[in-house]
Amino acid sequence: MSKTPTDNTLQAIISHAKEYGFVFPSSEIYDGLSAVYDYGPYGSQLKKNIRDYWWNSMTQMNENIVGIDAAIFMHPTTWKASGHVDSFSDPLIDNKDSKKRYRVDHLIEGHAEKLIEEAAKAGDAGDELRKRADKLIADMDALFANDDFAGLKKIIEDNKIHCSVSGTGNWTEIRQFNLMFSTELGSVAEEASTIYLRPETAQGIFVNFLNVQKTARMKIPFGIAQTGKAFRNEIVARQFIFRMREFEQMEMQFFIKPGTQKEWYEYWKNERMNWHLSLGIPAEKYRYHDHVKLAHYADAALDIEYEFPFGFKEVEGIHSRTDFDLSRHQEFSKKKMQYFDTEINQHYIPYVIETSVGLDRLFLLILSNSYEEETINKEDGTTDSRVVLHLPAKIAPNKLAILPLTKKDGLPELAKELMNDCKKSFHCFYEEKDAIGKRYRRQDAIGTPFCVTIDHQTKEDGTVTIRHRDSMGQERIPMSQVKALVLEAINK
RNA sequence: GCGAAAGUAGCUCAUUUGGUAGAGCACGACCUUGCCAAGGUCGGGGUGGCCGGUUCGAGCCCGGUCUUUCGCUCCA
Repeated sequence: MSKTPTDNTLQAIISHAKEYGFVFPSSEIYDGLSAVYDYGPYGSQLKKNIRDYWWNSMTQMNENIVGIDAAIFMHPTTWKASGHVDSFSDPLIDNKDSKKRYRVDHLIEGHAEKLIEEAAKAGDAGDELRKRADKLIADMDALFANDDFAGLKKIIEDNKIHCSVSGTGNWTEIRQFNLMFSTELGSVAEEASTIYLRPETAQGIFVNFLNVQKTARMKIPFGIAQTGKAFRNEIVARQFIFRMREFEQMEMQFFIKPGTQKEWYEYWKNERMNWHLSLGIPAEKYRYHDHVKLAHYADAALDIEYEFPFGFKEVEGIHSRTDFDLSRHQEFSKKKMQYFDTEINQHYIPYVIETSVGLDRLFLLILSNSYEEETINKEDGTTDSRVVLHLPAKIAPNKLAILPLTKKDGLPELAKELMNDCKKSFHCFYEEKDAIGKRYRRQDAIGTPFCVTIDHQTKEDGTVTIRHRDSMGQERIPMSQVKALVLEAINK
């Protein structure tokens, strides 16, 4: 079986990420752990730079957005209020013949809808069918409330609900997949002490809404930003670091006056896309995907999708969450989650627009977009190749490589002088081993935007050669101007 | 979770019917060199993913298992 080009691209990126210290399989000496990955020296730095760029674009560039860092552990009631305990654990059933998997509630509801359709055709005689459909739904809800899986399976069998693909009623047992990881707080494993690893970071923002609003003296509209780990026990976690069980989110919840959600939804939709484009990613690699079927908390939702080597996939979600979360926390905690608006002299529970990016997905996006196996036509007519990461200068792990042409004649001393000056301002890399061309290629492979070569002429007139990663072009500039040139490129 | 393919050195891969593993690149030392993956010498690195079976003998055959990729499914 031949591989498609896209297979090769993702494979090449995975190999490159491992070989150059960006991403390793977790616990690799023990054969790895499914869908868990570790970030290496350059990977962790790149990830941090992406996170910092996002954080600054939120909290530094907007006077009305502040940050928090909430704990991963939260009071168990948080997840009852958010709806995660109920809707994050869907019982599933498989058809043994077609191998298709269904959510049990979808399967039974689908059958009920079919009964109602038949009832409509049958006219007056359809009353019986309508009653059956209603009873079916009522029975299902009752069984769900008691977690009675055996009873649910009996419903499926009694009603002769069949798989739409195989047409058979040959079902497996119903199984529950709880997508939240749980553990015990305290040394005694009692029911009451069960807590969850957060499946999203957003709730840490909602429960702190009043703390933040009061202490930072925020006035609506304002936002709270947070980055941090979240955990989901995905049934299927795949495609490298795209879907992991432990992942990092960068979320900003923007609190607004009820009734203004449409305009703020549009505002953040554009704002966030512009942010992505500011990383130099071509616009045609992005698209919006509007949600038709909305989550329980949203009145509008869309994904920003990027064309990965394996197709268009979600990178960021923008949700109009209404006052669902704050209302639910008010209900469950019995604490008022209201804001007093001095402009209209009224209390209200704010509405929320959420922007939520997967940091690991963004990392993969940037790696995919930057990775190039380039063929170079040399002056003598022969061709050469290089692997280069066209990382934006502002997020590249190394900003500048300082390379003395030889390791003698006092060139290393001059190079280290420059190194000591520049490393206070940004990440530099120093190397005197191997031929200069080889050192250039190594820096290309990890995406270093600039290389500076110290040669014999430097000793005479204080100039150096600066080499640009993408064009491979070189120019001669005074050594004293190197730092300013790199800083300008980073801050652009 | 189902189906398909794969797993040999850090990376990319050889080893064609079973006979105790090689190359290129990478890595370390030294010599020569000095502006786009230079040359030479020497060296380190693999219980062939793991476990078991068949066999006098298994990287190769068989079973199981783990991991990865692809398709389906799932992704509030």
